[in-house]
Amino acid sequence: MEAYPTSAAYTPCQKCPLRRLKTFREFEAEELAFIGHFKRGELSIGKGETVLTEGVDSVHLYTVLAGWAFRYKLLPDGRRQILNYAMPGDLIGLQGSLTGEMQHSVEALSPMVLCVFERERLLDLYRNHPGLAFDITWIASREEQILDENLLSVGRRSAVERTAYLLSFIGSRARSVGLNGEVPLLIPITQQHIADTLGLSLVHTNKTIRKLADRGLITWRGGGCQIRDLDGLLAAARWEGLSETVRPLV
Amino acid sequence: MEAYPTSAAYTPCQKCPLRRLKTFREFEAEELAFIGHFKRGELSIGKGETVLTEGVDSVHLYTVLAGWAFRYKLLPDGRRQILNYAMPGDLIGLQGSLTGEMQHSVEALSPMVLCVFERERLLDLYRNHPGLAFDITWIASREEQILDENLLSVGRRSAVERTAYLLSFIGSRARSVGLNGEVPLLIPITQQHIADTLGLSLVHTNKTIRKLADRGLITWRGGGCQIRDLDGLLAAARWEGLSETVRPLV
DNA sequence: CGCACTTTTGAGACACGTCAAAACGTGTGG
DNA sequence: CCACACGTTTTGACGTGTCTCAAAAGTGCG
Repeated sequence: MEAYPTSAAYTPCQKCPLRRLKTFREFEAEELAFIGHFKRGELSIGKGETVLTEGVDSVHLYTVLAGWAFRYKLLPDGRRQILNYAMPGDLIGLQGSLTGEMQHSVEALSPMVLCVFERERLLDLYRNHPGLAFDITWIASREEQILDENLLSVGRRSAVERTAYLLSFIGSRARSVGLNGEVPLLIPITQQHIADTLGLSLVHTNKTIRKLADRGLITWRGGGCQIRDLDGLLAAARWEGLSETVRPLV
Repeated sequence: MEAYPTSAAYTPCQKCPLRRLKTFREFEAEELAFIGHFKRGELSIGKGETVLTEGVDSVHLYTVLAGWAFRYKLLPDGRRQILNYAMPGDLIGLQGSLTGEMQHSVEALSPMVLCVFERERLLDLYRNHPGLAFDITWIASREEQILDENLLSVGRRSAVERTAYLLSFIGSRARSVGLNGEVPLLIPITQQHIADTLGLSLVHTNKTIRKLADRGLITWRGGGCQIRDLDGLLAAARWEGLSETVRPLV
């Protein structure tokens, strides 16, 4: 089991290890101070636990400090659609903070540590730090772009293309936040998660994954997936890959 | 042909007919003045014309004053995925204003009139009007919610459910912005648009639409679709319908 | 009045779904 | 340290929803 920070070891924003990554833009001291003030604490949760629940009016929003999660929606009869994944540096629960009650749920894929923010203070942020407010909008807009691409995938790509797209997408994102501890990185998801992300059945997902594995693009092993040939996956997905943009970390 | 405002008849924000709708929140005089200042002009374009193009770095963003449009992405081989529709009161091109170049294209479904804003001034808005800045984020977040639901549809609903969902969704939105000129409202799309929104083939879309029409839920006539039984559609979609929230109009 | 775009229909193919059961892994408790 | 139990992955057989191809019938516009 990988060692995750615990809530005992509180991480001050100024010393947040994520900020050292080159994907994240430099923040001014004043901005950092404000965010430090905005942060109410840390929350550790276990694999499989629920972070946010659809229909509930959440008072908090979170930034992932460590671990993986996924956002999803359910149909009344239980069919599940996974909308996106969250990993270190990602903001969770913004929708609820704006609109009121959550329109989706979030569940941990691994043990996680979350920075906790209070919805109430979001207004302060908008009033006193236009730059950060702009960042929040930027983040919402990025999520939208991701969803656009997902929709394109599920709507118009074949099963092989979809799967290649999803795995290369997640792999690229993970790489950008330095999740290279084990090389190659192990993505902690089951084939059922992939099926529910791509709108496929579990059985067909399994057969599709096998094709990719036979081509040497990935390896599936207990507890998740490893990417062996990112360029091969990108080609199989007909996708040009993630653009390298510097982004904000709130 | 319906009468659309022309660019000759410039609409001052204070007298914008859309603001009279109860869906939109009341704006303060000062906010209205700022938006009036933010607005650079109006643009009229014809049916089938392109508003924004993927890959291009647009200097403007727009609010729809009249007419319909759709957002879409293309795969290299031409497969198209429609992501969402835009109608009066909707903001277009925010993504490009934040991230840089557009990640999707927008095309008019009917003649349109657009309010034109300059990207540059968006920063002023964030600096001087936190309330409006919050509104912009709110709008981005709403778009995200719509995409979530679309993804759920395309990924997990059957062809009949998907189609019922899409039509009831568009119909509800249109109703909320008072598009009742012709009762019942004519939604100006082709079956190809529906197919490309739902990830279905044209032929199968046609057969699915026929089923809904045979059940008396909708009527298809030259130039678009009319909704005859919204509740019936909602039930067929297994969808609880659009929540009635007051929203901002920028 | 004719061209171009839509909608409709039919037939046949296949990608993907469902059902069912076996094989595999892994953490737990005895 | 073994053995059971549960979650996950794999396999096979078979059904079907949706796709593709192709062509006809409408519809609207210049």
